[in-house]
Amino acid sequence: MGATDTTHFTNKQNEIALLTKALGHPARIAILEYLLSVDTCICGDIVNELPLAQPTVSQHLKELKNAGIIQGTIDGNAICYCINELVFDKLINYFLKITTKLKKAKCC
Amino acid sequence: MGATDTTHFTNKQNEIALLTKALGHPARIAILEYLLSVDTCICGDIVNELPLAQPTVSQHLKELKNAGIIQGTIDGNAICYCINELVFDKLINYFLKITTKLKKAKCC
DNA sequence: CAACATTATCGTAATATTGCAATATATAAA
DNA sequence: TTTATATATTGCAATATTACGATAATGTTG
Repeated sequence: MGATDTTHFTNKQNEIALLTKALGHPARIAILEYLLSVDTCICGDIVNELPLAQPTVSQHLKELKNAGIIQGTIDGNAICYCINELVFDKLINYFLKITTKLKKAKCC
Repeated sequence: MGATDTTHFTNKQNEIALLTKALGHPARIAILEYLLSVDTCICGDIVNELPLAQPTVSQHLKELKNAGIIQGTIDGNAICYCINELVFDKLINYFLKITTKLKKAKCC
C-alpha cells in the first residue's frame, strides 16, 4: 500500500525510526553539519551553502523540525535554527545499547 | 523529480544518510532488536515475530543488507543474519562528534 | 506606504517506498 | 525423486518523498 505501518511497533521503535528516517537524506545531514559549523545559528544562508533550491531546503528543514532534530525561533526577519542535542543523546544511547549487547553474544 | 541527489554531497554525508535511511523504518528497527534478542542468529522466524508478511520482511532484510547493517550467511536450509557492529560504531562516533561540537557552541 | 529580504506554502512531475499475493528458487528430509 | 521448508523475486497498487517554479506570508528598511 505504501504507508508505513506504525501501529504494530513499540513507541521506542517508532521514535528511533522517526529520527533516523529524518536523518536519512544527505541534504539533511549537510544541513546539520552546516548548522554545526556556524557558531551563531542565524542561518538563512543554508540555501547558499547547499546545491538545492530554497523551497527544497525549506522542506528539508521542516522535516528535521517535525522530527524534533532542530528547532527554529524567529529572529526578526530571519529564523534561527538550532540543533536539539537531546535527540542525539537518545540515538547515541540507543546505539550504545546495541553494541554492548553485540559484544556479549558474538555470532556466525 | 523524486530521486535523491547524492552527487553534490560528500561521501561521508552520503554514507551516514544511507545508514540512517536504512534504519528509518520501525519494522527494520524491530528486526534489529529481534536479531539482538536471540543468542544464535539463525533466524527465519523473524516473520513469526513481526506483524508483516514474509515477502515484506524479506524486503526489509534486503535493505538492511544493502546498507551493510546486517549480513546473511547461508546455513543449510535457513539463513543466518548477523548485525554488523562496525556500522554502529561509525554512527556512534559520528553522533558523538556532533554532540561534542554542540557543547562548545551553545546557541539561541 | 513601497520596495526589499527572508522563509513558507502550493502545485506538480518524477521517482521511491511500502506491503502483499503469487510464484520462483534452493536446500532438506522422507 | 517427491514433498516439505525457508527465503527470494516478481508484479502490482497505494502512498510517500524529492525537487523546484511560482507565489504567498511576514517582517525590515527607506
